Amino acid sequence: MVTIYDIAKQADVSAMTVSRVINNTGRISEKTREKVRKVMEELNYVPNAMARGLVLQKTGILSLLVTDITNPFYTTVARGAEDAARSLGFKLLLGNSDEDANKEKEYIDMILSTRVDGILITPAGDSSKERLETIVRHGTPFVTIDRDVPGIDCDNVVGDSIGGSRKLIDYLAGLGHRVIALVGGSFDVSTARYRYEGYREALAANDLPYDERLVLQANYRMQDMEAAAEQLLSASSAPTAILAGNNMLALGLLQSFRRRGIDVPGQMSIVTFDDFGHRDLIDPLFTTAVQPAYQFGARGIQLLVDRIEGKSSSSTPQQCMLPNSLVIGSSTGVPRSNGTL
Amino acid sequence: MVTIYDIAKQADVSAMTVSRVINNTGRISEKTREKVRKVMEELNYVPNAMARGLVLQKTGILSLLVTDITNPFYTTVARGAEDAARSLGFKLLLGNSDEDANKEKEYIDMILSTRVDGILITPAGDSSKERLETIVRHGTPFVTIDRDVPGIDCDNVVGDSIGGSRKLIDYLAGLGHRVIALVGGSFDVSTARYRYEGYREALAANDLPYDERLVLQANYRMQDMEAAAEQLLSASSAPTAILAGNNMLALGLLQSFRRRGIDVPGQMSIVTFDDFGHRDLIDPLFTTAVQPAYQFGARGIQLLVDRIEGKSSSSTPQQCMLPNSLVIGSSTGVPRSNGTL
DNA sequence: TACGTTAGAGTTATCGATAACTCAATCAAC
DNA sequence: GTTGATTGAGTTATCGATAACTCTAACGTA
Repeated sequence: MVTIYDIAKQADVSAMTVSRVINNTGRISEKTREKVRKVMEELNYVPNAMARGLVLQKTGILSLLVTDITNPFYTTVARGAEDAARSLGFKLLLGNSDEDANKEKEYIDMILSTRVDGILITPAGDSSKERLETIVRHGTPFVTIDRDVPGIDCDNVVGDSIGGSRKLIDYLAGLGHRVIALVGGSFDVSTARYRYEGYREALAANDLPYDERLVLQANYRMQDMEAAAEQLLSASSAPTAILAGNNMLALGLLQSFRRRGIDVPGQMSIVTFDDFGHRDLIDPLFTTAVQPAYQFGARGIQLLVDRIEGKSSSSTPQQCMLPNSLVIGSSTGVPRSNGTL
Repeated sequence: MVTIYDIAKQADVSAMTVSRVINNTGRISEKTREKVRKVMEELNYVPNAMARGLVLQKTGILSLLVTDITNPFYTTVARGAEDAARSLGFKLLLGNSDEDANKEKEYIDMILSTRVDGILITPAGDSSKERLETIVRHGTPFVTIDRDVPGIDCDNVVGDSIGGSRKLIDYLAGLGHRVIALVGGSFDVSTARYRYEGYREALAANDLPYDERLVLQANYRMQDMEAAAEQLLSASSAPTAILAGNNMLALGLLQSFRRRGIDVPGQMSIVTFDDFGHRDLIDPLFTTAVQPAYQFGARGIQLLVDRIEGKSSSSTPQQCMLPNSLVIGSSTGVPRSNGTL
C-alpha cells in the first residue's frame, strides 16, 4: 500500500510536503507541487482515511441506521440521506436493524467504534433509549428520524402521524364506514402510538364509537397478519374498513384477505401510511397518507451536519415535523351493504 | 473520547493489559481481567476502529457498490450481502453509483481511502474497466456481481441472461407472437449484451426473423421509455410483444403504453427480468425471468471473503452463474388479432 | 553591511491501538 | 539451593497522516 512516505522518497521531499500538497495547505512552490503530484499519480496514491481520521479526530462519515431496508419507505429515506450527505461532503454508512433491539445495539457499537461524525437513526422502539443514551455519553451527534423516543430530547424529523390518521379516518367516515379497525405497530414505537391517537381523535370527531376489540398491535413487518385478519373477520361485528399502521401491515392484510376470498375494497377497505413507490403498477393502489420519505433523509442529514458543525446551538434540539398528503387509491370504497362476511 | 490509556490509568495497569483484556489474548489473571472489565464498563469504552485498523492493516469493513439503490433487485442484493457479511464478522458499507461513471469513480476512491477489506461491485458499464484496474493496483480484493466487464478477469456472480432471454422469447413464441421487440439496456453493460444474444438465439430457434429496427437501447433506469414506446408503435409492423431489458424498463414501457391507451396484455405483451418484490400487489404482474437477488449478494460476499482470507487460490477467479426461473404473470397473452394498433 | 521578513521547506510529537520484546516473580525439580 | 520454565505483566516501536514548531536561504531595507 502506497503511503505519503513512498511519495516523499520518490519525489525527494519530506512527508510533510506531500501532506501539504494533498491538502493544499502551507506554502509550496509550484515546481515542488507539480513534482509531488506527478509521483502521486504514478504510484496511484490514495490517502489512508484511518491515519488521517486518527489525527484529525473525524472521519467524514455519517451513519444511517434504519429498521427495514427492504421497505421502500426507508429505501427512499436512504436515497435522500445519501444525496444530502454527498452534497455536504460526507460519506454514508448504511445499516439495518431489522426492528431488532440486539441488532440495533450491535450496529451502534460498530458505528461508535468507527468514530463516525454523526448518526441518523430510526429507533427500533422505546427501548432504544438506553442505546441512544450510550451515543449521548460518547458525544457523537445524532438525529432521530421517523420515530421519537420518550426521555430522549434530541434533533429529530418525524411525520405527522396524528394528522395522517385523522385524514384517513375522516375519509373512511366520509365514505360511510362506521366500524373501523386499527391494525397498528407495537405501542413500543412512537408512530404506532401517534397513529392510534389520531385514530381515536378522528373516531370521536366523527361520532364513531371506540371499541378496543378493534385495535390490534403487530410489529411493523407484515408477520402475523393472518392471525390479525382472522381475528377481525370473526368478530361479532366485523369492521368494514381498516387503518393499517404502515405499508407492510397493509400489504400483509391484503394478502390475508385475498387468501380468504375477501374482496378489497368490495368487502373491506384498507387505508395506511406511505406507499411502495411505482404507484402505476400496484393494484389495488392503497389509499394512503404519503409521507415525504426523501425529505426525511435529506432534512435529517441537514440537521445532523448543522449539529456537527456547531451551526445549531447545542442547547435547543431541532424538532421537524413533515406533513403527509392523502392520496386516494382503489383500496377503499363504500362499506359493504350486508354487515357480515 | 475514552481510550485504553484512560482505562489503564483508572485500573492502574498498562495500556497493553487493557488491550489484552479487550482481545482476549496473552496471559491475564482473572483478578486483573475483572478489574479492567469493570473500568471499561464504567467509562463506556468503545475501541477506536481507526487506531486498530491502522496497526492491523484491516478494517473488517466490506463495501457494496450498486448502480441503483431504489431498484428492488439491488435492495434485495443488499440484504443478502448484509446478512452474509454480518454472519462472517464483517460490516457493510453501502454505496450507490446511479449508473454514473463519475459517481462510481468517486465512490471507489472513497472506498479505497477507507481501506475496506474488500469490494462487491456492480460495474456501471464496460468503462468501469479502468476503475476496476485501479482497485487491482491497490491490491484490494473485489468481486463483480450482476455484470462482468470485458478485460477484467476476477471473481464474479452473474445471472444467466442468455438463458433467461431464451426462456422468455420461447414463451412468447409459444403464445403465437412472431414480431417481438427488444428494449434493452445499453450495450455498454454486459447483461444487455447477453440478453440481446439470448434474444437473437431464441428468435432463430423459433424460426422468427430478426429485424434490427425492433431493437432499442436505453439505459437501465426507465427514462426515455416514452420515445421507445412511440418508436415501436409507429413502426410499419408494430411488435405484439416486447422483451424489456430489466424491471425498470418494463415499468417505463407499461406506463407509456397506459398513457397511450394500449392495453397490456390485450394489445401488447411485455416480458422482462426480475420483479419488484411484493408480487401479490402488482397488476399486471410481469411475466419475468426472476433471478435470485438475495443470492447474488450472499454468494458475492462469500466469494469475497474467501478471497480475502486466502481460501481461494489467487490464480483462479471464481465465476458463478445463478439460474433464473420463468414466472408467468399477467403481462402476457396471445398476440392481438389485428396487426395494427 | 547588518538585520528583520518571508517563502519554502524539514523535524518532531501525536492520534489510539497492537506486535514483539522484555522483565520480575513464582514454582517445580534435581 | 541453583536452574529453568511459566505466569503475569510492562516497554517500546509502529501503523500513516497532520499540527505545531523549527530552520534556512533569499530578499528588502535603513
